[in-house]
Amino acid sequence: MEKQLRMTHQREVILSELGKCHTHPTADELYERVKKKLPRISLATVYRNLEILSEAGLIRKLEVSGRQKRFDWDLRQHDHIYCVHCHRVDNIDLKGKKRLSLPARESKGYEVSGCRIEFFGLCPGCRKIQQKTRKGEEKMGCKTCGTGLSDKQREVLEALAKCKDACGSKDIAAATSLEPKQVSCQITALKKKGYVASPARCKYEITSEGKAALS
Amino acid sequence: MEKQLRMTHQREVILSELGKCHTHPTADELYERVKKKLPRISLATVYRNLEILSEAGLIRKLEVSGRQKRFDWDLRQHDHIYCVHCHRVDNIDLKGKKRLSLPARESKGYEVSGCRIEFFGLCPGCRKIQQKTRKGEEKMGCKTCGTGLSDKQREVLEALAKCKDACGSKDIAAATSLEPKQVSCQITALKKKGYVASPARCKYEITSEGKAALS
DNA sequence: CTTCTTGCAAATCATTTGCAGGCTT
DNA sequence: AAGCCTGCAAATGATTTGCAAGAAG
Repeated sequence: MEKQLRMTHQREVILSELGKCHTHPTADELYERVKKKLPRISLATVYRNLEILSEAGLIRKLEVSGRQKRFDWDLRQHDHIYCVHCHRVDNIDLKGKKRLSLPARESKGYEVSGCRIEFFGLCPGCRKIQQKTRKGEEKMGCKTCGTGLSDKQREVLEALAKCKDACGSKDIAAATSLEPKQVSCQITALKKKGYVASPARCKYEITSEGKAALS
Repeated sequence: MEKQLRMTHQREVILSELGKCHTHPTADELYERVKKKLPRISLATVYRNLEILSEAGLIRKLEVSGRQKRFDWDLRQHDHIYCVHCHRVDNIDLKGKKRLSLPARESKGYEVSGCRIEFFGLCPGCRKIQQKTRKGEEKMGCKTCGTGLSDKQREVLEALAKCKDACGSKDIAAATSLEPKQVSCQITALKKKGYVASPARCKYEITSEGKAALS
């Protein structure tokens, strides 16, 4: 039933190269390294062996952000930090903190077998690059996510703040530089954020949160 | 500079269908739902709009386990639980617990912008299935991962325990039912676990951890 | 001579892109 | 007309698979 694994030369080299990497390489990063020792090896062999070795428990296949899977020689339970710019992955040690656990009543009926924790942000290298390119530009930060406001959203919201009663998108368009059609997308975003309410079909008014967001 | 978004019919339907889902659908799950309302829509349009809407901050693209990306109408910060069997994703509320933070000195030079927490395990549906298929079978549990021992590993380790001095894989093979080549793979696994040491090339001996693991 | 592996090529899966035509200002 | 959007088909990137041949027991 259980399949007999052979420690072939290819397998040994893949394993030892992975052991030397502290970078959680993707399959083809590892392939490039292994190819230097075994020029005739094929990418498929690398994929196949990474799969087999991780199933045998000799290495670990990581579920991390990004499109490619990554592999880790270190079997111990540990966490990662991911660079959203260059996709590099480093280890993170949460020494002091105790790991989260999930009591059964909060687990939605799941049988929980573990927890992945992944921080993300910009790695040291990418921070430097960003600092250069941002020089002189306005500070980034997402204008549409979370509680922030884009310029157009702010314009719409300000127009609404001036209305006594709920008004339609045409009224808003008239009070701003925007077309009615263009307004509707902004309204949708503002409604999601809770800054705008719709007391009646096609009628909109600013909420108290909306007023707070303007100031 | 900033592109003008229009709230087209397709876009509205995609958004509203996503709002009705509490299942964090993949692009093509959503495509299947949307197609019922707009039979002529194409998968590319769904992908394009999910990308655009998430960039505009109206929805959220999730980085979760599994090969396909998933999308979430709920913009609030929250965590997920992932079924390793059917790939379903549910929300998890970590109410009591305060979220982890990462002090700069532990962040490996990264500029940290956030943290993803993902529990994983078996969802209620898959638990039932597993219980059925496991009935009568031996308890699962990974034999090669972590600190556990497979039958072959145990056999090798027991053979080593009986040796006074370090011995080669041929000696081990002779003392067990295994061939020398087959032994080498088990040795590699045992070395990784710290149960076996190699005081000289091709010579192996059991460690104190190895002895502990046998009992 | 059976079992496990390999390299190569072709297939697959999720996602993205080019393009010609469409709809709205 | 200008700008954004669509459907379709073809391209892409990551990974997997079929297969004939090779190596090992």
